[in-house]
Formats: sequence, C-alpha cells, structure tokens
Amino acid sequence: MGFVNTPEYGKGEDGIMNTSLSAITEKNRLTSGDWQQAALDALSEGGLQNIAIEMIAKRLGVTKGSFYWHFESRDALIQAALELWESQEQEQVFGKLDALPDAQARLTALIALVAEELKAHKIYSELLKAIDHPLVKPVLARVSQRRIDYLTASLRQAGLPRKTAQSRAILVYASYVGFLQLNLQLGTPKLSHAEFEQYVAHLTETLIPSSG
Amino acid sequence: MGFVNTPEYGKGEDGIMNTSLSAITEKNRLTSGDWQQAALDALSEGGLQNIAIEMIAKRLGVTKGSFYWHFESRDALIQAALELWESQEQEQVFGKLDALPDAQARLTALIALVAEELKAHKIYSELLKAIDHPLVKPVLARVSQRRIDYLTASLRQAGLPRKTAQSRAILVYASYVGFLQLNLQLGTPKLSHAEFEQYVAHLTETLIPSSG
DNA sequence: TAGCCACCATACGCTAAAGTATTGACAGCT
DNA sequence: AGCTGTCAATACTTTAGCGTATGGTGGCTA
Repeated sequence: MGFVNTPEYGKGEDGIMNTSLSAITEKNRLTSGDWQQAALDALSEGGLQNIAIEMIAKRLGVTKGSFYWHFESRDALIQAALELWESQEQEQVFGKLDALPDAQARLTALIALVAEELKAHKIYSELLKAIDHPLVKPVLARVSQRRIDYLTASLRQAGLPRKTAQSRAILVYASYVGFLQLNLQLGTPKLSHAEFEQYVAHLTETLIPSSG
Repeated sequence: MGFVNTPEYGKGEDGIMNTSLSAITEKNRLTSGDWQQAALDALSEGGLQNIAIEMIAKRLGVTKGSFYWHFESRDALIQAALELWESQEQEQVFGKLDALPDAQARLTALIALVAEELKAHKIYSELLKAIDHPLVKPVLARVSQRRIDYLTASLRQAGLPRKTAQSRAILVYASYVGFLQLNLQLGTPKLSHAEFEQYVAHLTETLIPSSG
C-alpha cells in the first residue's frame, strides 16, 4: 500500500512507514509521499516547470541531498506525483457521483461540482498546458477519456441515443476544458457572480437532457 | 508600414526595405519580419519555449549575431511576433466572415472554418499553453474577448435574446477552445472522419439557432 | 575609390537548474 | 557501546540558453 511500489524511484525498502501523505511525517524526516504531494502543490501553483527540486526542497525545509535519496530524477518525481494525482482524482470525482443513481441528477451534480470548486481543477488545467511532456500526456489522455466515457454513459442513461450521447459528451467535456482555460487561466471573459450563475444555468439547459 | 515601428527592437532606421514577410528577403539578408515569421513557425511547432534564438538562427541560416542586431532581446522578438500574429489573425478570421451578411450563415461558416483547417489554430492553442508568459496573456485576452464579442453579436442577430446570446457565446467559444486542446494537443478522443463530421453536425444543431 | 553603414560571425560571459560525489548525523538493533 | 542503514547537507560538475563584445564583409554613396 506504499506509494512507491515500483523499484525505480524508491531506493530503500519502503516497507512499513509510508502511510501518511500530507503534513510532513513525524520527526521531520520525509517520505517520498511528502515529495509527491509537495510536487502537486507546486504544480497547481505554477505549472509543471514549477516542479523544481531545489525550490520544493526549500519549501520542505531540506536540500537537494534529501531529494536524490528518495527519487532517481526529477522525471521520477513527476511520474510519481502524477500517479498520485490520478488515483486521488478517481476517488474524488467519481466517488461522489456514483452515489447518485439517477443519471440526470448525476449530470447536474457534476456541473455543480465543477462550478463550485474551480480551484480543485487547477492541476488538470496546468497539466493541459504541459501536455508536451511525455510523462504528462498519457496520464491526461487516460483521465480525459475516462471522463468522456463516464459522461457518455450518463447521457445515454438520461435518454439520449447512442451517437447523440457520444457527440454530446465530447461537447460537454470540451466546453468544460475550454471554460477552465478561459476563466481559470486567462481570466477572460470576466464574469460577475450573477453572470456566472446564469452561464451555468444556460449550460445545463442547453446540454443536459431534461427528464422526458 | 514596416513591421518594426516601435523603437525598441529595431536598432536601424528600417526606413524602406521592410516589406516582405515570408521567404527570406532578397540577397540572403534578413529583416526583422523574417525573424517574426520564423518565430511564429517555431511557436506553432513546439510552443513558446521553442522560440529559441540560436535554433531559429540556424534555421534561417545565420547566427545569433544577426538576431541581436534586429532585436533587443528574446522578449522583443516574442512581442513583435505576437503583434504580427494578432494582425494576421484579425484579417484572416474576421475578414472572411464579415463578407457574409446573414448571421446564421456566418455562424455555420465559422464552425466549418474551424473544422476544416485545424492546423491554422495551432498557434492559438500553443499560446493558450503559454498563458503564464506576461507578454502572451494580454494578447490572448484581447483576441479571445474580440471573438466572444463577435459571437455574441452574431447570435443576437440570429435571434437570441441578449442574456442568452452572451451565455451561448461563451459556451460556443469554450467548446472551441476545449476541443482544440483535446484533439489538437491531446489527441483524445480519437475520432474517425465520420465521427468528426457527426460531432460538428451535432454541435451546429445544439448550439446554433436555426432560422425561425 | 574611400569609406561608411547595415548585417552578420565568432568568442566569450553569465545564470538557472539538474544531477553527482562525498561526508555527516541520528535511530534502532545486537 | 558499536554497527548499520536511513535520511540529509555541502560542494561540485554539467548543460542549455540568453546576452555581450568585438571584429569582419559587402554594397552603396560621396
């Protein structure tokens, strides 16, 4: 159950004590999990290039010497952090929605979930900008595909025919990605709270099939 | 009418001979316009970080020594290239559409225009990924806002009430941006030609008001 | 034809950031 | 107490890319 179960980045045995994630582990000694979480924090703040070892080291209160004990290279850290994100991702996003049995409720809940906590999607947005990196691309492709598939299934359950559901799922997801880039990254167009609410309402009306 | 009319990057007088753009100017000597165009090419291929002086110099058959005669710095090149792009942009995208008087025809033509030549949007897509750069952000904000405004106006002309048109414009443009990132950059979802056609048709039906 | 000026080459300096080598400290086990 | 393994500090090397300093060449004008 440790975070480092592939032999590439962890040099030690990693046998027992690798269970805590956030909040630096007891006794000031770090685990690779601490580095992964710190890397994700840095990523969400300043993009992939902000995953800089000396900078994260300073933030963790140590130096590079520590880092290169836990990881083989910067790429290894990135890869491990992405794996962590992908798993956290899957729990958080899908875990909440699978509870709802009704497809329409699930779809509107999904939109609300995105609308409410935009900041939680910063990492996805940053990864999108770093898509050129060979380690990022496959992760993002998997996550995006999973989400689109999930959307497609929900739309079908909501009554759309197969082909329509496929196109609609892409449309919904593309509008999500685009809005993320436009509003979160670019800040354009600037929307007041009311305008934002109105946009969300319009989006729901236009793209989510109403019960019928 | 030269490309360098702000005194920052051109050191010479630039008085007369700055008229040609692509296809390196006569006699193997370069103009700042050649550098700008080469920078845009590099940008569309490998992103902003691919605007690397020595690399472009090699591609143009010269060395850095040439570059720093024409420009003060790398940032000056980026800025000049972005200005060039923004003006080219405005002609190409809006020039074609303004010819059509009917709003609906304009909207469907717009979608077709995007669907046909995706590669022409590579630069926009790359700039979106480089949004953190202080020189990129304002340009992209201007361009995006102009397009959204244009969309809003067209949607109003097509019969949508004001508030609806505003939300719809954002929705359409967000779906454009998102699809760009997903398909152009990520390659997900992979669509066959038929599926792509179907998606475009679905998008038109769903988001563009039909004459009535 | 002398010479200036636009354009370019060459060689160098500088910095940020990754990665390496070596040594050190502390904790737990024997 | 002494060993050993785990985690970390320090100092170093390396690389990429921007920027600078300076000198060279070919065409245009006086």
